[in-house]
Amino acid sequence: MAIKKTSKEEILNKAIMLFKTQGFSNTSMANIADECGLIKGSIYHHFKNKYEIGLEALKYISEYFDKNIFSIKDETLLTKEKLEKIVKKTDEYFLNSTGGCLLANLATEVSNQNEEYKAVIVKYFKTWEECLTKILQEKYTKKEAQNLAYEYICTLQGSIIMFNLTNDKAKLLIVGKNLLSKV
Amino acid sequence: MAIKKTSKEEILNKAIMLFKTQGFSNTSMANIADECGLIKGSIYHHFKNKYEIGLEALKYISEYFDKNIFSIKDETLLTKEKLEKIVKKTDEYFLNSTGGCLLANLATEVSNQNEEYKAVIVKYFKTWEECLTKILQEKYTKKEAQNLAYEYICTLQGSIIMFNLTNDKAKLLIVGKNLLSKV
Amino acid sequence: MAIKKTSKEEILNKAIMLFKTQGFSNTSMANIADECGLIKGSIYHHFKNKYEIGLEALKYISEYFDKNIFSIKDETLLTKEKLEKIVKKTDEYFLNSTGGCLLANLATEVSNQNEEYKAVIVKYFKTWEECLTKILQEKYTKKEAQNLAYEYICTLQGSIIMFNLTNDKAKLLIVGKNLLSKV
Amino acid sequence: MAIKKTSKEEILNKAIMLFKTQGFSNTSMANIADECGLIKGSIYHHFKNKYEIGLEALKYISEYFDKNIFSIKDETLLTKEKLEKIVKKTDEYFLNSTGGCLLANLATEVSNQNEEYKAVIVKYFKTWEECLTKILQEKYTKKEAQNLAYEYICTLQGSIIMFNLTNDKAKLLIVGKNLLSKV
DNA sequence: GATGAATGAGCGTTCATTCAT
DNA sequence: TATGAATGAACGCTCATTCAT
Repeated sequence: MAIKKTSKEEILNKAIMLFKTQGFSNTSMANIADECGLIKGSIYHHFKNKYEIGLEALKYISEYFDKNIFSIKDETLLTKEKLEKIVKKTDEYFLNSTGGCLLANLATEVSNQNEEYKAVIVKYFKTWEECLTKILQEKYTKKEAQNLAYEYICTLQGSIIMFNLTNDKAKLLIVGKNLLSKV
Repeated sequence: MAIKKTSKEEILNKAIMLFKTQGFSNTSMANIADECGLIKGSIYHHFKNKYEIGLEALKYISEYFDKNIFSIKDETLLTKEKLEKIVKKTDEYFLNSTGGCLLANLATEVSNQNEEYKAVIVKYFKTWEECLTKILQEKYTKKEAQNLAYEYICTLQGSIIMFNLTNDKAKLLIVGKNLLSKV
Repeated sequence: MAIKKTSKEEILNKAIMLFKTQGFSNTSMANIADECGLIKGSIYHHFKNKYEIGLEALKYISEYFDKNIFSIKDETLLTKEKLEKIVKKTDEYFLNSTGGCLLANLATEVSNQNEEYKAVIVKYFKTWEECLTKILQEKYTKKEAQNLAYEYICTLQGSIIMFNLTNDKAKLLIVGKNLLSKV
Repeated sequence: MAIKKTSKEEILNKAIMLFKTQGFSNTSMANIADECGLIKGSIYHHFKNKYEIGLEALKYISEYFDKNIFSIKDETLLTKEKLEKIVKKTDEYFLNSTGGCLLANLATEVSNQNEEYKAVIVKYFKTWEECLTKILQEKYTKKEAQNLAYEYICTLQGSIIMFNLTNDKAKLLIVGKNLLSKV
């Protein structure tokens, strides 16, 4: 069981890497199979089709953020500590992830044409915003907290695009520092 | 059978629209031709290949910003007036442009694999930053001006992604208002 | 009149050169037009279609041999002198003609599928054989003369193929020398 | 729908037949596939591209001659016996091979533009010449042997072109008989 | 005559997907 | 599960050809 699950997860991780660096449409089943040391037909033992790989990739990342980052909001820590922890983990994730944020990428590449993808992406950003809002509400009004949260996410997403072009890590880290300076 | 004249710019605009809403790789020559009322082979009368359409699309938008928006920095207006004019024109552009910012989209979709595309995109964002920096320097130190300019662009780009998902115009406009509140 | 005729002949000569160096199927109307400094549509003012260019090319060369080489058989010269003149002109033609003998090339490339082309080619070789036979009959029996003529043509054609591969002029010239040594 | 196993050699043989009778450029992947009862995309399971089919076709024939004909030079037979055996097998090959000699055909059709093809073709003819030279040296000086070998190959190649036009088997066989009469 | 824009068919190639082994 | 052979559709692109200007 454990082995099989790892196998599927391995394919998913390779696919995610390719989707982020080459784009979703620009990544073929053969590309994914190559990366996994398989032939393309074999991928279909793990996933129904390419569409499903894309969907599971989005969910996989979304769940990663839920479990490892957004959940921090419920830990028993000081406001600043929670925010620091979240910012640190978020920065780590995007600094080590060539090709940017898959959910943002697919938001522009395919979500216009696909409601199921779009739903996962919209929920991901909403959950993110709610997570930060909840913490910031400890120091700000709800409205203020929402605005700060939303602004942070937007700025970070824009910065990720720039990071992808320039590879300037310091500039990416500023976004989190700015948020932390507000609590 | 009926022969009708199609201008190069016409094709380019249709292509840009498709690239933004469907992604570059996901848009076929047949898609572009359909949109223009041509068959796909006819496109090659105007462009050498798909790659060139992509490149000219990026340059076309980049030049639009150069001529119509970034040039405002050199007009003889008050600091605030220049910034207002720029913000207004920028907001107008992105509010009426389904699918977001093509240069940001291609930055993630294909620029990893293509230096010529990447160069145009990098230059576009750099020129944008320099434009805003020049104006903000009238009220801030160079360093401060650069930071404000860069932050604005990042936040706007992130907001464009969100706008594309939610269609909430008000939230997009906030980014410009925030910038204006600083002069 | 004279100018127009030259124009058509010019296209034909460029086409022949391309057919010989690139093959007939591998040469496009655009290739021919490029070589003539025209756009491809313009070729159709001179020739009905590509097929006709091929046919006229074959006829053009065939007529060149008729007028300039095969006609020598009827001149009032000694046997050896006639043969020397023919060999000299034949060698000159093929030494200065990259890509070999168009009629032989098309014999293998397209004549299996095209009776009209094939007819011109068959007639060309037959006329050539008859020309040499007529001269050689002055010294040999008809049967012997025919054999010598046929063998010379075959050997020369094979040598042209080799010349095209090795560019060794001396080896090409041997074929004619051998023939001349027999009278 | 029905899946049937097609061997690589099967495809190669069909391709060779088409290349010889229609020319290389004039033979499409769809032609080859049709002949094999496949659709054109399926060919790519066996060959990387059309270029590779051409190359492997040339090598396949070249190796056939190496193994079955040129190797006879090393058998322990009388000079005349070896030559007879070679001539017999060579004649058999070309009598039953519509469309002539693929290596000679591609020598004129594409080798001007392709060094890799050209190398295989040049080597084929060189090996052939060396094979005959080795045997003829048993009765002639090296120089004489080379000349006889080269002349035989050229004459045979020219005769193959003529055979393709006239289908006169007797005339093709004369070339070998002439060679044999010299030992 | 030449041009430029168009066409429909076909090119070589790759796509996602299927399925017997 | 993995493989290898296949499929039909689509890809980007080029073909020979037409025709209004």
